[in-house]
Amino acid sequence: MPTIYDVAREAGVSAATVSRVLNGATTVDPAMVARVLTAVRELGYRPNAVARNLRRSRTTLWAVIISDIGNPFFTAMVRGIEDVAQREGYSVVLCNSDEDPVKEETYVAAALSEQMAGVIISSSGSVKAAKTLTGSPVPVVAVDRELPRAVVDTVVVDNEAGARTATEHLLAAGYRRVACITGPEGVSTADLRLRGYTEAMRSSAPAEPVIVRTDFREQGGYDAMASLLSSPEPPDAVFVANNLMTVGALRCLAEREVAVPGRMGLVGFDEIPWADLVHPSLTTVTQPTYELGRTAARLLVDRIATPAAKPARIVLSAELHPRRSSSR
Amino acid sequence: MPTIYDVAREAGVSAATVSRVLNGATTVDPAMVARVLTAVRELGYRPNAVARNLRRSRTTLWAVIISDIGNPFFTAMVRGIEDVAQREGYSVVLCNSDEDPVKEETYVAAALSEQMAGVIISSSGSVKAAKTLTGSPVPVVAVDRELPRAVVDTVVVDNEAGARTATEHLLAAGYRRVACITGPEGVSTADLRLRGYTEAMRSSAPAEPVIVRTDFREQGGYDAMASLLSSPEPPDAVFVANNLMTVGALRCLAEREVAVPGRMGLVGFDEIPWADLVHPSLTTVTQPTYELGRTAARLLVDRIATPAAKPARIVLSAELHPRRSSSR
DNA sequence: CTGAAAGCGCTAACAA
DNA sequence: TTGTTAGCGCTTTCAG
Repeated sequence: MPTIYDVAREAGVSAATVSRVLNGATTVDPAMVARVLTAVRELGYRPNAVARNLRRSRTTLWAVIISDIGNPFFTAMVRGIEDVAQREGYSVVLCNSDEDPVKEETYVAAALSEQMAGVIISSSGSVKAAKTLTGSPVPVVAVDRELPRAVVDTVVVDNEAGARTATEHLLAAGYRRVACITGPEGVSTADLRLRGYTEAMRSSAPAEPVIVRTDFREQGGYDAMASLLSSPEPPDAVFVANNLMTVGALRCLAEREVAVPGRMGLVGFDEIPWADLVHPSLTTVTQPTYELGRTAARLLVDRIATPAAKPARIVLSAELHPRRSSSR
Repeated sequence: MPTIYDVAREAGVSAATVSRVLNGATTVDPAMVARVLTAVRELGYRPNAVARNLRRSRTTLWAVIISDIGNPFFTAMVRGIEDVAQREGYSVVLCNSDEDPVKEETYVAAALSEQMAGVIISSSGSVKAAKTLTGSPVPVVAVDRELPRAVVDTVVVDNEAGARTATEHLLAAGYRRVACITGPEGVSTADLRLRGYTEAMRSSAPAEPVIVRTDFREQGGYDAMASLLSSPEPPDAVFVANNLMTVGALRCLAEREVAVPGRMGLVGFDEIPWADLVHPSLTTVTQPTYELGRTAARLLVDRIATPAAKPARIVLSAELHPRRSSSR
């Protein structure tokens, strides 16, 4: 691979001039610019970004740490991040922590080592990872999930309100024994959606809350629904706190031929791809997913520009989309 | 941020010794190892990977260039890649070209500039990007889609056979006017799946092939199906060459209340998440998606180890999963 | 087993 | 406007 010195020699100028040309300095003689560009083309020169990053002591990479790359919610969010990143000249390194705090810590360490320009994280709950981030000078934005015990730029949806609305919707439809399947303790979305459910139940429900905690995966939702069905007094409706678990729950009901919405009402949080094409179509609490990502990215851009600014906190709203699965 | 010299001073040793300790050299006095590790902890030292990469003139990053991060097929494949990468000590930089050759070229250029250790690419068809890659010393593996006009390590499924099987399946079920919706010209999966369809039609079909080309997106499938439906003699079945387009086609049929499989049979290539839960359940040609990624990653590991080896070509097989949408 | 010193490729003061 | 020079932080010979 040719270096900047090879180009300089070929063009008969100094390395500094080549650097200037390549970085768009306006203070270069047009004749030299032409010579340099010719040399670059002839040698097939490609600047070494590693060297540049070291010299400038900054990179143009963002680490985006999400907890499940297989979840369309996260990929949609990443698209929002990417679009902003690209426009601002950054590249996105996507890190999939797989809901594993240890993997999350590893990725955080790598992001710092690699001198990433910023980190956008949807925490899988590791306090250690959060501490490492806040203890470093790297700009951080929490998205979708709060960063545990940390005050950083944050963009989330109003999980509590969304969950409350979903639960009230089921109660209003005439369901009485409404249960909740939610995610792991310590993950803010799991906890807040559970809280929204509990509030709705406390204030107006004819039955006690029934709660099952599991992971945020499809299999988790399946298992949770199975255990609810085998309980002495099964619920007649379930609010499920994320998309993949909702699909798992639906699959469980389909296999056991439990009529939805007849014998069991179902509402899920998060949009589900082709929720309208599954049978029955799924009532969901939809988030502005792409917007979530875009907003987070913008906060990161701002944070990089003004590191000392007061951390922002943006709450977007979630919206109920009633479909068949909850209409008694 | 403390540097290796700060640690050296704190521990009363040289920077070289710190480096040795941190890189696991066995030729260091245990007493010094202890002093160094203490100093590292006290200062919260974190090695600067950019400097290390420059010095070693290599990185531990892989660029994985895919054409649609919103397509669950690709994310499943990426998981396979990631799992191998992580085990081998690499991190994955996911690049989403969005089926845009220009974006693809940009990412390829970035991967080379950043001195990535390797590239795994599912080409969106850019010959220029392919040329740039093969003209550089970076190890490259093509996955899912061939790299145009290039001989590199490749892992694909048998697209032609899969498409032929799918088409024959529709014909055997009694459909007669079978059409095909496929992707952009120049993308190997689009072209090969089309060829498989055409072969099946030529050899045994009672009607002429009908072909619609569009992009590989959901909307493309929707539009293609709409145009087929409005033609003078609409088909009675369609083979759709990828998952998202299949969903789009199904949505179009659902909106227009065309009975599937009664008035229209449907088979899609690629697995579709919860294909069994949509209505009607979708017949698909399923690929070993995760395996595809894992295999590609292994090829890359081998290629990095022995750059001069003869390029490998691995063809996995795709399998028909008959469900409701094709059963007349 | 340890340290001194060179240099990876680039950019940014500073001189000219 | 251009060139010279000094590092960015690390690893790796080469001496000792």
